[in-house]
Amino acid sequence: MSSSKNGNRTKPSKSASIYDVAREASVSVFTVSAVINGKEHVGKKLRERVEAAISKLNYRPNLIARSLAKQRTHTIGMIVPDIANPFFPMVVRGAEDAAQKHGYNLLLCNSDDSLAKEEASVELLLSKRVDGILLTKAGEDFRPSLRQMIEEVGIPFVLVMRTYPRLTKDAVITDDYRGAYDAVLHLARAGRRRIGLISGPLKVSNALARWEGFRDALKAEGLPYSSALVVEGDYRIESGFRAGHALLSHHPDGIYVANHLMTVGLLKATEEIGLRCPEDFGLVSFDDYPWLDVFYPRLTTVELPKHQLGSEAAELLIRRIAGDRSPPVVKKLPTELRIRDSCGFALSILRRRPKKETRPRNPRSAPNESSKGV
Amino acid sequence: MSSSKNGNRTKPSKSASIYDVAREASVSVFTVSAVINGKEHVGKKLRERVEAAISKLNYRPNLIARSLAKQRTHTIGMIVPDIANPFFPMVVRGAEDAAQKHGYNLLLCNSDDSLAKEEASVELLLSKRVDGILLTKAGEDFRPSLRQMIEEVGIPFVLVMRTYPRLTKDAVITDDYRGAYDAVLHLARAGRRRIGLISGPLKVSNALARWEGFRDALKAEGLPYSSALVVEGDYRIESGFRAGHALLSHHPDGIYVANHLMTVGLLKATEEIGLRCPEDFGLVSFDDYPWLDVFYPRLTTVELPKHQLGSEAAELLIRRIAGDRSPPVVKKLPTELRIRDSCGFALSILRRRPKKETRPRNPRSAPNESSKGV
DNA sequence: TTGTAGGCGTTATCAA
DNA sequence: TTGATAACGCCTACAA
Repeated sequence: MSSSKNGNRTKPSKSASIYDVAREASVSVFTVSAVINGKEHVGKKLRERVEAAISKLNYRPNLIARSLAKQRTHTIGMIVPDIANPFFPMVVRGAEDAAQKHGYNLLLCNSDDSLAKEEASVELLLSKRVDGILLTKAGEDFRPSLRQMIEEVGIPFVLVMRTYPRLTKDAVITDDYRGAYDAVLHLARAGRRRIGLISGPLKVSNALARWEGFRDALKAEGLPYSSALVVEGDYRIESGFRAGHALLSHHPDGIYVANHLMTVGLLKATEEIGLRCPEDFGLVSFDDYPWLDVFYPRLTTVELPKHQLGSEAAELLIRRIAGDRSPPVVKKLPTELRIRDSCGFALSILRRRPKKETRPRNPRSAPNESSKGV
Repeated sequence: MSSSKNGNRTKPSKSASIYDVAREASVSVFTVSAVINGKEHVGKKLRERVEAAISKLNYRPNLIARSLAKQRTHTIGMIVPDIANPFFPMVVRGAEDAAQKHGYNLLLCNSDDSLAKEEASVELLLSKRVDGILLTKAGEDFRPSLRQMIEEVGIPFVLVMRTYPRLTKDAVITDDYRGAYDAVLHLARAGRRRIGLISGPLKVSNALARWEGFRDALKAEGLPYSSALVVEGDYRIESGFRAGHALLSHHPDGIYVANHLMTVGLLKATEEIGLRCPEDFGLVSFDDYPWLDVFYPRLTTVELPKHQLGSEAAELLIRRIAGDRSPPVVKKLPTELRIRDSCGFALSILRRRPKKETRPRNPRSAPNESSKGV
């Protein structure tokens, strides 16, 4: 009954339970439990007997049962619009790293920016009794139904990237206003006068902030704001493409795009039209990626600290789970302007004293470290 | 005791259980359970009473308890080397879509290609009693310890992207041999004679297959295989950079790179050296991304069906979970050569009859649909 | 220091 | 059609 690896059944039908271990070691379940959880007050002899039994039976604690008993799953739910949007993987990675560090796991959901899907996901996560939720809110509004769910359940939520007016909740976001301001300022300093904006959906907090930064930077530089030069997209490639066509018919000489995917769409549009960057228009985009500095046009971008975004959000969430009851905080992470060539800054200098080649060789040296293998 | 939303406690300390509902509706828990699970044999009156009680108490079934009782969590674990590697998000998305469709959730882990982390993750997932695991195996070997764990636990595993010799397990992979073969053939047809390879770690199945495809395509085209022109990397940017320098000292006129990240590294190296693509060397790379056709050099790539990879793997896994006991299958998904400009194919034609401009305007029209907003 | 018994929220078995 | 009641595997007062 105990010689072969799995008793006498061919299939290891049931994995050993704490009772099996207790029986094997001739102790009570209490002792086994104490050993498993590293309590100190267990006699050496018993401890050894238990450990022997554990490894003999190949015992593995059932965390589901533990969760039920302790009312804690050590799992956190994370809802993002779409993990395939290159912006999110690093955010998720940051969250996973932090979670991992504290013994938590990540249950990942995609909302596709749909309120219905999002609500279904939250509902499911709550039913699965996750200890907390990391949420990049979908869509444009915060339905009362969701709001109420969040209010009523006891578990903490931390908003990621997007906040909502009149919602006093923990959130970790980026300094979008400042990022956009810097971007547009740079464009202006590069000599661009008719600066256009391809914006995200203005009902989303970060899109609004980026728009405000755009507006204020224009004002600061004494440039006119023309609504014809502002086109609203939805952060996807296709919308950047359409917005590009709409915008370019008004002949901007500088464009600030509120995220990377729309920049890709814009470039498809400019290619169709036959416009070159930065010769025909300056471009600054949001979101930076390690591969952007080996491709042309060399995009000048505003980098958002994606990994940190995820990890800080997770850390905060875990603190809340641990019982931190201090008032809600909104943590705003700094952005960083990464100047390359697409803004035409170098170009603008060359125009004043034309000396060197048009497209300067980039003397950047060591490659960034990045992600791991396929 | 029942008028205000949450009884009389300020904190909704305990969410309602099935017992509370039963009491509220004056029925037994059995009846409540039956209603929740949509059983038919419940009288209309009772059913209505139960439903009323459920919505009144804001009852939400505890899936942890259900999992414990049913020995099924409806959760599947997914282990990838690194979600921040742009290859994986779409694979994960595919898996999540399929999982979602069947009522499963995804518990995501990153192994960083470390055997230790991987084993820890598997261990944890097993303890959390996931119903199955989707595994992109880390590192280069399959330790006996892991092998044994997989063998002994009852739950199904499906390997993703990488298989292992002498391991008869379900797997969903891509036709790497064919993809590499096509890539190199194309390079040869474009007139390249000294074709180099930047390979993944040859102990990983897909890297080996890609190497074999490379070798055989050279042979088929009557080109010599020179080990000086084969450099092994680890699928990361940095290794592509180093491999690039090593390779370029031998002056290849064509290079096939086994994944995108290493291509990025290679391009950093060529930039340092001052080599241009495709003028100075032809390039074909693995992995395609929607943004690759708006940047220069326009990479000719071998696209791998990432989403399908994930969804098919998940579907297979779920079939196994449902009890499918048929023999293990290895599903090999077709790849697709996407010809752009980096191979210098157009260039090679131009060389024969020099007529049009060097860098042809790309007449591609509608942009691909892609990921969703930030 | 160790053991016993009850509870966590469901499902499932067997009577009624 | 319903209702008690026993699993499910673990934790944890409370007792010994």
